[in-house]
Amino acid sequence: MPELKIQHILTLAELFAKGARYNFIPITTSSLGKSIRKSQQAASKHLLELEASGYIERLRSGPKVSVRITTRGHAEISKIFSILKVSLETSPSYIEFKGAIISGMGEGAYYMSLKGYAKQFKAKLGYVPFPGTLNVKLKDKEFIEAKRTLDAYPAMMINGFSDDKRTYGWVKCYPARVNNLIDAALILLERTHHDDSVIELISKDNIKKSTKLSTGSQISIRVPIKPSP
Amino acid sequence: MPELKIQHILTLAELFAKGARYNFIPITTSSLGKSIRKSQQAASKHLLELEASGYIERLRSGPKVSVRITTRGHAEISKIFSILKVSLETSPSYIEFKGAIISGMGEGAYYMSLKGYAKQFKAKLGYVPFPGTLNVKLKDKEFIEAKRTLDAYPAMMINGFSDDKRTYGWVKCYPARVNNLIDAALILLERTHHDDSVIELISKDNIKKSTKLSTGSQISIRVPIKPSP
DNA sequence: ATTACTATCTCACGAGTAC
DNA sequence: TGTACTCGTGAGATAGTAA
Repeated sequence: MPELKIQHILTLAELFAKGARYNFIPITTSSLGKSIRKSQQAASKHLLELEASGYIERLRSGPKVSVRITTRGHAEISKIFSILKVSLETSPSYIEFKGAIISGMGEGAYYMSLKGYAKQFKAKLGYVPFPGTLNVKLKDKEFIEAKRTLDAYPAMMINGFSDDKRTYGWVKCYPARVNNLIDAALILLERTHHDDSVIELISKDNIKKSTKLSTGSQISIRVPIKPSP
Repeated sequence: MPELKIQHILTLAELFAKGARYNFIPITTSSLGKSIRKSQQAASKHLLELEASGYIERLRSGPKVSVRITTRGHAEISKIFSILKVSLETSPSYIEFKGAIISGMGEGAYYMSLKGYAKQFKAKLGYVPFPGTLNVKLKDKEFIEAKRTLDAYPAMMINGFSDDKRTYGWVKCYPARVNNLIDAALILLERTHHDDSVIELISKDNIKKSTKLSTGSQISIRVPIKPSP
């Protein structure tokens, strides 16, 4: 009982598409070859091998040949199909960051509680964040790369503003979950004093308190991603 | 822009299953090799080629290597997936017979209107069939083969019986549609005077009349099949 | 026109091994 | 441990051609 050869998948799928599951469908090796973008000879060989393995049956009526897929053939391609289905469907659709909490509640807290930001947070996030950002030092290179990737995804924009002293940059806001437990928002700032390896989080309440974590603790942050069509 | 090689499908699916769509996942070529039932070298080559084609990205952090699937990689495997999906889902699930109406309303009519049969038809089909069977001479070898295939599928059984003169065989009954228009039933008899190339149909009303067809007309009969799990 | 043989070529894979 | 090179083998594809 040989397994379905990987290169026969498209051939079998093509026969399926032509309706050959329950009925004998007339087909020539050259037309089949064109459909699978291979030569007539390759199509011929595919049919011979699929027949030898019991995945299809053929019937000659004089010059014409008809093909039908067997139950075994159906089972084999269904198997491949569900492997792909499971792979694609169970794939988590979030970007995850891992790192350690670092101190730095001071400065971020000041900016985030400015009226110009707070008003927008209330309007767009639905709450005024706890006055203070949670800063996380990313653990590995791949999380820094993930941050760049995230930057390319559409975000909720908090606009910059200015008072008579200075101007304040925009803030990109991504809904996130801390330790798969606490709802928060990962924020990317137009102007930050941190380097690439630090991310900042805001939340309704004090994250350190609600997670009972402190400076140095390892945490996970997940930002959900809508899978593209 | 090279197309995804067919033998890379399972490798890419495996990476997907490991969650490598949005996050860099640490992986070794030997473990990947085991997962795809190929050698470490083959896995290494797959990754190199997938990377060269822009379907995955790799990141080295010292000795460790992490892999992430790109949007392009996602698109490619989705393409393959939908080809299979469409092939499997649009596949019609009926066995079709084509042939010409032949005369022979006499004998079948007699048997089918016997009380022993008629009572069961009423109970199991919901109606007493028009007294007379429609006989169809199958056009090609594949339809005769299809008849054998149909015989292997479960059917509604009309039991045989006997009176004081003789015994009458069982009848297997398959719901069918004539010319995708009229509901009928294809019947397989334990004892028939026809050869393999003829099928018989019964219906509530006179099929010839309701289809406005006559002896010699080509017709199509479709018997729906439940796709196996 | 078909299908499928033989010969040839390419390339996928695995063994061995360098790093 | 890792990855990825070279090289040999054989499977898969095509060209040419027979039936």
